[in-house]
Amino acid sequence: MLVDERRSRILKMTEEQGFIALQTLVTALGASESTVRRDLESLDAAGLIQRTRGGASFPGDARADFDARRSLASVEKQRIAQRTAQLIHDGETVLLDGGTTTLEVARNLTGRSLQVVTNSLPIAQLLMNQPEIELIFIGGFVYPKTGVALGQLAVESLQRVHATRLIMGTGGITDDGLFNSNSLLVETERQMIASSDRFTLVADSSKFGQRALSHLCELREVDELVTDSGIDCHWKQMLHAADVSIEMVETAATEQPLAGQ
Amino acid sequence: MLVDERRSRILKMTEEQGFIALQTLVTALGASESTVRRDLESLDAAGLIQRTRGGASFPGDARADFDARRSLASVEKQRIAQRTAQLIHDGETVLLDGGTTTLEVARNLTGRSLQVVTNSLPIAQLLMNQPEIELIFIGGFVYPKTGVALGQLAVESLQRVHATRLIMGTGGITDDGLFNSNSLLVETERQMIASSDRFTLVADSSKFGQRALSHLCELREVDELVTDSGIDCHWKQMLHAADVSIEMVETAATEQPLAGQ
DNA sequence: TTGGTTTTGATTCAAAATGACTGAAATCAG
DNA sequence: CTGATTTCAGTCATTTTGAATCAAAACCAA
Repeated sequence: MLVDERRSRILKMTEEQGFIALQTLVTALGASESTVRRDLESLDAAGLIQRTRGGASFPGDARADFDARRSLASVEKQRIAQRTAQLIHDGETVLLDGGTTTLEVARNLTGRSLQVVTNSLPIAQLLMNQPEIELIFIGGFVYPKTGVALGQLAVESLQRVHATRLIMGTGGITDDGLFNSNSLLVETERQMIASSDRFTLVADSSKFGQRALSHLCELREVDELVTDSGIDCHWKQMLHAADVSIEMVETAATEQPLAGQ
Repeated sequence: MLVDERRSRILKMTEEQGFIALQTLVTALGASESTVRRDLESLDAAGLIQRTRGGASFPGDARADFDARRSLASVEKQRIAQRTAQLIHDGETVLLDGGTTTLEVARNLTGRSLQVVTNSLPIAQLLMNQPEIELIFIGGFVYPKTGVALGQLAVESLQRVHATRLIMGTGGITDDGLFNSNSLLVETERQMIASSDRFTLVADSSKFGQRALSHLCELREVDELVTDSGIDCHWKQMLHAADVSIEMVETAATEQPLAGQ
């Protein structure tokens, strides 16, 4: 059997069943375990499936979203979130996109006096009972995996609001700009950028060089980036050229040797 | 069974039932006690559940009063909610207003194949990961105590949707019609009525004769009422005159003497 | 054919997950 | 209050899974 045929069959089976065990694939395809592993590795790198222990899942499946939810925010993410929260002034109107990093930012906004606009159910849930925060939710079709509202209704709602600052994460950053995995999401995020004065991007260093399905925007649309110090020199130059101001937090790697803290 | 699937199932069961015993999970999942403990530990660390002695329950502030309110949901409310859920056909587009009774209705819709439109964060949270339910959230200013979206943005969003059925609670019912305590809420609810084909009101018998701050609508705008048998004869006549069809569930009072159940 | 590359499958070792067991702590019954 | 029971955290051996390595097979071009 040819490589491409085998891989497309894996893809098809994963899409149909949402989740598939490695051993099942070995039997179904008649290939060795090593080969199937390599196929999964390749498909995962291409972003077409999501590898999990013991098999693979389809990115759109409900059972798969679990990984994303489970993943504890890394130390970098938390640091980035803290710094980002510090950049926000009391009284601002902040537009918060969905995502794990922005959720961390929201955690750091509790007790602050702000107006928050968001399309993320988890963030709304978190901030809904904060007495000092006036919360406006952007409605729309709720994407099951992440709990963010998308689509036409979301875009139209966003057209009616205006924020002084947008906090957004991203799937990947390359020379060509920002990327995200979902085209519906990208459409909504474009309107977010249009509805805000200042665009603050939050992205840990692992996002650089990553490319995802849909192109979101050019790099120069970003006003400000909060990232960790693991970022490569090449990207610093590129960001500088695109007129993006950089806020950098120490990575765990550079700080751990310093103290017991 | 694989790790993610197991944890995902734990999460689902906890979400649906509010609280779940460790032993129940051991039996349901066919895993060892140690494994389930580790799963609970991991999920707790991620903030997705809250461990308690003997099992796990929902995390978060909002969830907590959620559960508290749920436990307060009287037997009547639960019966009314069950019956209301039975009235809804698969494939319908249901508009669900906020409130404790409608939240109970939402609990009874899990696993159904429906399109649900709501402006209530607790309901959205509950239904967001139901694979068979397509969820549309109506955005707006989020009212802190109850987590419902209100105001101009909500009204405009509602103008853009259309539902075959509206499920709504109320603060009080008198000869003059329906009432609610919040005028922003009433404004939004009026648009809900306008955007739906059929108006199903859910209200236990204690609501009759109660009058609240803001007048919502006339009685004859209601198509269908689900209530308990504690309702007075006077009101039955009035509802009949207003052309409201009545679905009645047995109250605890009339049923308790029957059996040990 | 020959020499080189790519793909595949088997093997090996490390990491992770699991289940059974232990003693400690919390809870309950009397 | 005391003893019994339940629940829990930690340890350890076993099993499963995954990454790396290496040799064989298939493929390709000359």
